[in-house]
Amino acid sequence: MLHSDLSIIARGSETFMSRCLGDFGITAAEVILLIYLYGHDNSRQEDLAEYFMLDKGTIAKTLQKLEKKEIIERIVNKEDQREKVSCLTDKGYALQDVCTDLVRLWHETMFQGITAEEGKIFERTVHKIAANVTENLEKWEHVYGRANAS
Amino acid sequence: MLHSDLSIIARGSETFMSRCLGDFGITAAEVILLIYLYGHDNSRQEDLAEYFMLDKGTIAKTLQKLEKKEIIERIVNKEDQREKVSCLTDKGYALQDVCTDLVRLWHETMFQGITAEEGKIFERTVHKIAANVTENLEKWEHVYGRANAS
DNA sequence: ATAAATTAGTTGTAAGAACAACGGTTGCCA
DNA sequence: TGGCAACCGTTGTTCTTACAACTAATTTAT
Repeated sequence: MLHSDLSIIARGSETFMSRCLGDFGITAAEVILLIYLYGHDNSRQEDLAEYFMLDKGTIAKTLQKLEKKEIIERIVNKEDQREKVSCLTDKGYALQDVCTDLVRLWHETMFQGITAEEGKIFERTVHKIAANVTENLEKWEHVYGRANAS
Repeated sequence: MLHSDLSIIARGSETFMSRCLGDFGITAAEVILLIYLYGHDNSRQEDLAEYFMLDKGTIAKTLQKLEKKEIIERIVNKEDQREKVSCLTDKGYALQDVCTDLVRLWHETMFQGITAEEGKIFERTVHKIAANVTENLEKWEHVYGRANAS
């Protein structure tokens, strides 16, 4: 069944990260943001939330944990004091090799016995579907709002 | 990025179900088990856990909630008193049309602008990847066990 | 220029899930 | 037959997340 397969893959990724990271003092949710920051240092929380389609509260809490562990710093933007940007510390950069290695290992795990061609098509389709889901999220919000108003 | 796309789809499905089901008194996690039971009434909890690759404790708690709502009954197997099978009640069957409709709607949402051919290939690849993940879960457990033992 | 609306981030609450320790059954086997 | 291992389900804890209500800062409109 499609739903359970997708769910198994998504949860499997979390379990994989969680088990492999046990010794490094960071969790699965944290490492996902961390890896993004390696390519997009100084991101705003709102932008992180939009990229991952995660609730902004969820982003806030995960970044707080990374800050407490001194893996990132969060700095208020002087030009717009509503904003905070997250910056990697030396301790954060020290984890980069471990994190990218884990991502590589996870991809190898997923794509065992799958041709490069098949993988390419898969990634493209996944991206299209994620876009469909993202667009429609707003429609469900409207449904939800109406149900609440009545 | 592949990881975030898969995560967006999986979480999107949960959000979709949750928002649409608000009025029916059942939650996203519950409806997934419910739909499976329509095709596999009288399932053992262990079998549900294996099918969905969910922790048996998670299955136990979700079934308890469905039982409390009188959507299923859980009956101890007289031949093996360790086992409980979950059976749909009339109230459970009354929700079948709503549930299957929601699944259809979700599939339509995901596959907008995606050809039948592309969808078939996608589902096949997702299934292969889920199988890869499932197989490798055991390996990570061993890694985990060794790390703990040392 | 001030009031209203929008935007960014925070926090409390609740659902979903993994993990680990536990208790009762059953099966095995010595 | 008696003990031990394997199996099935339960429960407490923790992590991840969505949602909603909130504060503070900025922008827009009158």
